[in-house]
Amino acid sequence: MLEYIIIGMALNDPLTGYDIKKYIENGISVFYKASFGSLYPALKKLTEKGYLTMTEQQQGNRQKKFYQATEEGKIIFDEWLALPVDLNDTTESRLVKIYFFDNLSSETRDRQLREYELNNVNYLRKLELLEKQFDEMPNKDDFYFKLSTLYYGIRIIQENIEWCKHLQEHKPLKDFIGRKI
Amino acid sequence: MLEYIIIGMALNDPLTGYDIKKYIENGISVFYKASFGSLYPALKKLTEKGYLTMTEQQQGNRQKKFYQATEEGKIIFDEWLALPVDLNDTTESRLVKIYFFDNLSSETRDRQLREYELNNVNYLRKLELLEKQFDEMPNKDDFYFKLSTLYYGIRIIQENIEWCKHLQEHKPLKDFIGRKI
DNA sequence: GAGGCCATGTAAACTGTTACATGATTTG
DNA sequence: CAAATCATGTAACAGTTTACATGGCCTC
Repeated sequence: MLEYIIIGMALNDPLTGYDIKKYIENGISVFYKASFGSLYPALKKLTEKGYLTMTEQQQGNRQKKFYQATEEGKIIFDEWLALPVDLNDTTESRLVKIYFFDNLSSETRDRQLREYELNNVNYLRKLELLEKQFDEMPNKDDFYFKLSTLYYGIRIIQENIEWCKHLQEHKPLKDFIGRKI
Repeated sequence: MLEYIIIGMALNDPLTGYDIKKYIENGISVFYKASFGSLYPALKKLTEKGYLTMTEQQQGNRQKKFYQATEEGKIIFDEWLALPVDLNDTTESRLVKIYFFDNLSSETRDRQLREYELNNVNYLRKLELLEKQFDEMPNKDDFYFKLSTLYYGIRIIQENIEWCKHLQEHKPLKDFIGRKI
């Protein structure tokens, strides 16, 4: 995950590891946190693999390393981006991919969103089936909180579907929040 | 995380590793997946630490190992359960903890839910501030999808708050879903 | 000149996955 | 009797965090 995030951040301008950390913090810190301990080794690895170029630059008494995505880096980034958003991944890693959807062609993006919506609809059906099973049980109150996580899940999947529709129609984002009754 | 889940599952009846896997699948597979490769070593480790007891039993030609939480195991499980639900954790691991909330005393549970709600409210304020900043920028359409993740986040936090209120009032779970306009 | 930010990195530990390996029991 | 499920485990690898270590630059 982190490797793709790094390439995605260094797609255009050459950036230092420290810059990339900043970009991650300002852009996706809500759902993804990167530590230097994982960032710097990843930069080294990606450069060795040929997905990033590194150019050193002296600034005063300080040696900085600037990284930028190579053509190959862009290719594997695009491949990753075009891979379906997997409902088995955590909410957070799914959001990471959608964060980069501006980079996608509108055709691929629409395909992705349609597929994600469909997967959510199918998953919702599965959860609703589960709900029906539990609903028939007696002494439901003994596991009210256990059950509550299922209902939370259903609610979130419903939200996902609404969100997908919203994004496909390119509706104003403000309309997605604050529509409480 | 897995260690607490295991203890939480083996709180009452003695269970085999295989049983625990089943419990995890039937109860929390929606947001947590455990593999045997992590489960069995964890059982061994927890037994060594004294949080589980293991009793072997011959059944036909098969040697089964039954695990059950010790008093010490129950204590550290309760400690973990009483620790605040951390918004920095993934959605999924937060749900794991709430799944076990039936085990909590109603006082601790209410404290937990109140605190979680408050943290969500504060977090919502932070995100709304962020939203305001981005809203003032020109060419917002160039990062429509980047921004969409922020709006998704706000929406989910709003849902979290609704959910917390719902659970505190012990309202019927069915009322939490299907309240679309 | 002290404190905070800029900048790069390493080492140990932790947590987990995937694939492999083995064999018993049950059910169609 | 074959296939599915029950049952337990190991080994290699992957990805990450936390803590440590070092030093330059900037601003009050």
